[in-house]
Amino acid sequence: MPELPEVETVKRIVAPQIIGSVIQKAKVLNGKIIAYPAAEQFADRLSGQRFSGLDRRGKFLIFQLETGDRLFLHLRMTGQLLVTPKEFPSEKHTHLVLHLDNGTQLRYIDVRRFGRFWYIGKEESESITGIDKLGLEPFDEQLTAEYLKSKLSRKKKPIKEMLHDQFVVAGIGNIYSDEILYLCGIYPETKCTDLTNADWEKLSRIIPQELSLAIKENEMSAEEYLAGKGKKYRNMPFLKSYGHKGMPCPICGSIFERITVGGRSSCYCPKCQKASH
DNA sequence: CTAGCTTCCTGATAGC
DNA sequence: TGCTATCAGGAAGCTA
Repeated sequence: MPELPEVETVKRIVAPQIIGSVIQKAKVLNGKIIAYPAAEQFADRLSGQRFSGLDRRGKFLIFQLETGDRLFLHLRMTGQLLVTPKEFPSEKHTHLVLHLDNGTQLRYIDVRRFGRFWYIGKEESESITGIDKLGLEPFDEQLTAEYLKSKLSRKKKPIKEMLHDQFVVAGIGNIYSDEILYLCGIYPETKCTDLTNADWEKLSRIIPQELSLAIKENEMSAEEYLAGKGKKYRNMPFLKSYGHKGMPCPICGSIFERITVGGRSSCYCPKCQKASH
């Protein structure tokens, strides 16, 4: 559920609250969410480290540590990251707590436990995380119609599915693929081989436009974020198509329909997003 | 190489 | 009211 804009929101809210502080103690409450190394070493290696930065790549968060080591996190479906006061009530499904020297705690909460942490030492390869295989950031100037065509135009799969391919463009999930295709007027099941030059052009323009709009719409203070317990960083009201089955299209008034594409539910406007070819 | 299926998990909701 | 079935969907792993 957190896709690129939501991960960016988490980054922007958490970064100023943790950068410069030292992890006094790392408590792994559920080793399942630690992908690398083993949970015990993970906690040992984190203890005493100072945060020097926080970056995002695709849907990954990358905590930079002063020693050059890095902590990678992928929230997957239901991961939440909170900076809380010491005494803040503990959420169910809290799996990792980092006690910081500024008196706060960095907590990881994840109902479905799909999220994963990796601790990668300075001399170790980040390929353990798979992050090195990611495609372009949506805001990369190399993301052009030509780039998308070169990667996708020979694929027979529906464009909706390919927008989820993190090795082409990193950061798009089911919510924003619906939004992007709606704004482009492209029917989600359209095979990549059937897309026109105009379609690729629109996609290359709308992808960065929609994701940066979403980042803007998601903007909130650290207080608001904590009050919503990190769950409400996804501000649904600005979405135009995702989850709008049975509701009228804001452009033409037709009723949004729902189909399944590649195992993912997809909402689309039957008039604005005609099966074009 | 790819297509298609399953797995991981819990909670919300739909249907009976 | 209370039960069971289905759905939510990111990404990897598996088979054919």
